[in-house]
Amino acid sequence: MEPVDKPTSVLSPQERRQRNREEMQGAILEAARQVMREQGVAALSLREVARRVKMQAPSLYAYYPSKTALYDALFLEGIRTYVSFRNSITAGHTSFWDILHTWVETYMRFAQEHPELYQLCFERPVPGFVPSEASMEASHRLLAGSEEILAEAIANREIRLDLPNNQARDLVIAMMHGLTSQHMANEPNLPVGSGRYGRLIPAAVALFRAAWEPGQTAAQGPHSPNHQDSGGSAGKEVGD
Amino acid sequence: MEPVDKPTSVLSPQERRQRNREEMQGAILEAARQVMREQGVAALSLREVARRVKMQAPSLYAYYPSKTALYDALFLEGIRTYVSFRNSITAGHTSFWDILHTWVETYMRFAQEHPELYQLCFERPVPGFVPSEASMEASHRLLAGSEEILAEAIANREIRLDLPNNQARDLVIAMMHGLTSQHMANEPNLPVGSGRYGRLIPAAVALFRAAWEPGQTAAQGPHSPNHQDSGGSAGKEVGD
DNA sequence: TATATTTACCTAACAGTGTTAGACAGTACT
DNA sequence: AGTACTGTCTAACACTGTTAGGTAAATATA
Repeated sequence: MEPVDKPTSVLSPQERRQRNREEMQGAILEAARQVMREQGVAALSLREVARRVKMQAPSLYAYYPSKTALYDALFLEGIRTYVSFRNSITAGHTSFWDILHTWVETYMRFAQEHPELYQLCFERPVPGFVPSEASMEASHRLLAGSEEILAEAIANREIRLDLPNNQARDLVIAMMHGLTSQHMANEPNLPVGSGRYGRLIPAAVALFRAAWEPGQTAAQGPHSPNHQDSGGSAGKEVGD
Repeated sequence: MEPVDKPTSVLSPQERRQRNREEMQGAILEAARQVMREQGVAALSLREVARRVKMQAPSLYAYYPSKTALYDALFLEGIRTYVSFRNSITAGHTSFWDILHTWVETYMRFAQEHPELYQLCFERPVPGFVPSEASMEASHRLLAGSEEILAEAIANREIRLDLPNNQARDLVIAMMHGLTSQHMANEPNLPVGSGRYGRLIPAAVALFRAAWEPGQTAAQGPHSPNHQDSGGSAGKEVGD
């Protein structure tokens, strides 16, 4: 009465192998994130990771060829996670200032909910670690998206800049990162919106608004503002 | 006919000892800074330091009781060095905007000229390291000075803030740190004033100026949107 | 001056790290 | 059945911060 055919719905050996491999890789990544969260990003220990996935340390090398490679996989996971955070920014908002507010808030929330990924991706805590080409490319795609938000706002006449788009974007990024970095360094456990730096998001938005909202007469900097350099700022070119 | 008395101008044994001790401590600090600059702040190795001062590693423990203590001494040296940078800011400037410009520029220059001290003091690169009470106190005195600059500018009616002094100060710090942090992460070798983030200092100053200079009708924060100028065409109320 | 103490260094060792080499069982393919 | 491959292991190397204990010289004391 048993089915005579081998049920083809069950996985083939190769598929089983690949699935096991992926599960193991995932488990290693998860364990590594735990360790980083507990002991600090730069204090990640392969032997500790191995202990948690119930292996000996050298066995990890079957999945990641070096500690740097593991960091790189984590970097990529961080970028991907942040992208999913950032994709929810524009949803439901119409005003540029709403979006800017949410943008900064989301960045800080990402840092707070995934401090180990934030540090790995946006600070530089690991001495020897430099992300691979592939990972950097993912990171650059991220930047490109940021400029689009600004470009759209300009197209909608919501803001009027006295400097190139990419510079405006970098100014926003600097403020966003500065606030978040200080928040995480000083009061990493306080929720977004509270704490010495966490509460400054509205004030930061107001600052940009005062300078960029049309109808305001924007003051110039003390030194001649060079807003005609770096041609082709509105294009897709991002890093220089 | 030589002087019978031991010439008292030469150092006493105790003085000699103390001088040697201090010289040794200084040499260790200097070697440690070199190593940090070459290999990264978190990659500091006591054995490498010992090698450079021509000692065995355990001998360092006669001068600093632990690696953390060495980090702490370096932290203090960093704060002191930065203070001497910052004390030169106000010299020769009268306008608040000049001062603000120099302030940011000096912060970035400090980071560039002493990257190892900058990272140790203003980023958080060493997993287990927390500065001692005494060092933190020096660090706090630093902050207090920053607020004075703002308070003076307000007293002189040079700026008009729509938020408390300390919050304004933190906003400036966030921008300053954000710019510098990005500059150091991306183009640490480019001089201050150039590079993707390094050149944004005037733009950043202009941003604050547009918002805080009296005579400008500054937009208010999202919580009290009572900006009564320039019809609310695009500027919908930025609620939270 | 002779003795005792303190100082400044040393070597040896422990437990931890990332990483490589080589072995061995079990699975899969021919 | 025999061969190749996979996944995991142990042993080992060179490195790390740190502790314990020893030794020779410099200093202080009698």
